[in-house]
Amino acid sequence: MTFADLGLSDELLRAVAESGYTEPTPIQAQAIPPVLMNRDLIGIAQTGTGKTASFVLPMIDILAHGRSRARMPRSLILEPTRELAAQVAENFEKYGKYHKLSMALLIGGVNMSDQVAALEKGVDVLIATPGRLMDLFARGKILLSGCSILVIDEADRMLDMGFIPDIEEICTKLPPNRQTLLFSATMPPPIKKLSDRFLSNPKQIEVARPATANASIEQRLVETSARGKRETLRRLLRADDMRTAIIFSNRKTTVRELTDSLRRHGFQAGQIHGDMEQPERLKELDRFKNGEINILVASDVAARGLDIKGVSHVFNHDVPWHPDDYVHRIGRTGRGGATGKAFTLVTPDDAEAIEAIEKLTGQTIARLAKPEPAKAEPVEPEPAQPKPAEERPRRERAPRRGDRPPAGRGEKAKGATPRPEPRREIPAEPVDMNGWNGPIPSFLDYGFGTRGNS
DNA sequence: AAAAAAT
Repeated sequence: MTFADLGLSDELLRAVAESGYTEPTPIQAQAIPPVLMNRDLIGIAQTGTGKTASFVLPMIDILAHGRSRARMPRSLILEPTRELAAQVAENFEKYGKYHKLSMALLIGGVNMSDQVAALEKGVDVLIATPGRLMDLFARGKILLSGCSILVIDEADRMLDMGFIPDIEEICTKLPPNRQTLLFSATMPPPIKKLSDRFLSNPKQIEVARPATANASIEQRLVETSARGKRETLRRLLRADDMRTAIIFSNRKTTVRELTDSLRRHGFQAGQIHGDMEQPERLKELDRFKNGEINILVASDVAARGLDIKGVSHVFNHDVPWHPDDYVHRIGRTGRGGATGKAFTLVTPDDAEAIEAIEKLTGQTIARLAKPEPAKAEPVEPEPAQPKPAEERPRRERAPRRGDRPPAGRGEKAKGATPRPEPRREIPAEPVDMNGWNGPIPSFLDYGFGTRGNS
């Protein structure tokens, strides 16, 4: 099976070949022919399966003929997050290099005037997040009556985010004889209802959920304490095979604090979360993609769909609230047949959440057990550091968002690792690594993060 | 419980 067998045009085949792809993925092989024949489609698949190209490629060929008119886009793609929308736009640019299709990216957080100007000129492909699309529609900047193709991507995520009413409203503004493609990793009842209402005689295709079936991701749970998390994480980050990592955390504040902490420890870390300005979000993502930084600390805004090559590791600083998110998060590694490692820091409080994850994926995740510490202090033995003249009182509780680090002090002053600390901006890394400072071959016999509530 | 998305 080659791309040429799917009925795509020569120009498109050339662009695909130049992108380095030779063989369609299962979803591409199944989806492209019916989409080219203008059929409605339900694709049960996640990103990482080549899903995006499965609609981008045939859309380019379908739209190759015909012309757009002002404010009347010829096709519309809905995405749940701004980054995903931007990523789809990149795909159109990559594969559409031999076509002269016009495109507009309508996302929030950026200036509207460029988007309005593009719409005025007329676009073939509109890629949007629902909020900004509705906004521009309400301002009379868009007419959807000429829109002959609609793609609803990541429908289940849209559902989670409360976008379904918006999607329904948008659907009613498109011509009824349009072609509709709906992609979703799962098919909960509201999504089924949506597709029954807005798709006609859809061809349904399904590909295996990559993360559950993906044997190329090596998963481990790492037992630690709430206080030991950062130190545990730093040790994992220093493994020999660690190249590029995304670290997920459940809270935006934690993302910020953790990024600062890692930077203080000399790591090249950036961050992405929903409280950042959009230009900053895209800039950080770029810095990560081009290798300026090799660690990206992220909220779940980056959990789904982001396709970044060569992410060797995913770390869950926190166990995600929802088990689905675990699958999505670890799916940022092991992409395109590469191998990846996914480490999840677990504390005793996480037992239930882990159980839910294991139930969902149907697999037990190996634990890196926390052995009984022979000696209470696993790392950075106290005598190694000259004792400061006066010692700060140790905090009893874990750090919270309200905590302010004393000026000029490192993260350790915040109470993450309560111990006497050396006076310097960037605290030294532990010298004694308990013999563990490399790849993680056996996952069996090391102990760390044992400080604290054990 | 969190995060995401329009301002």
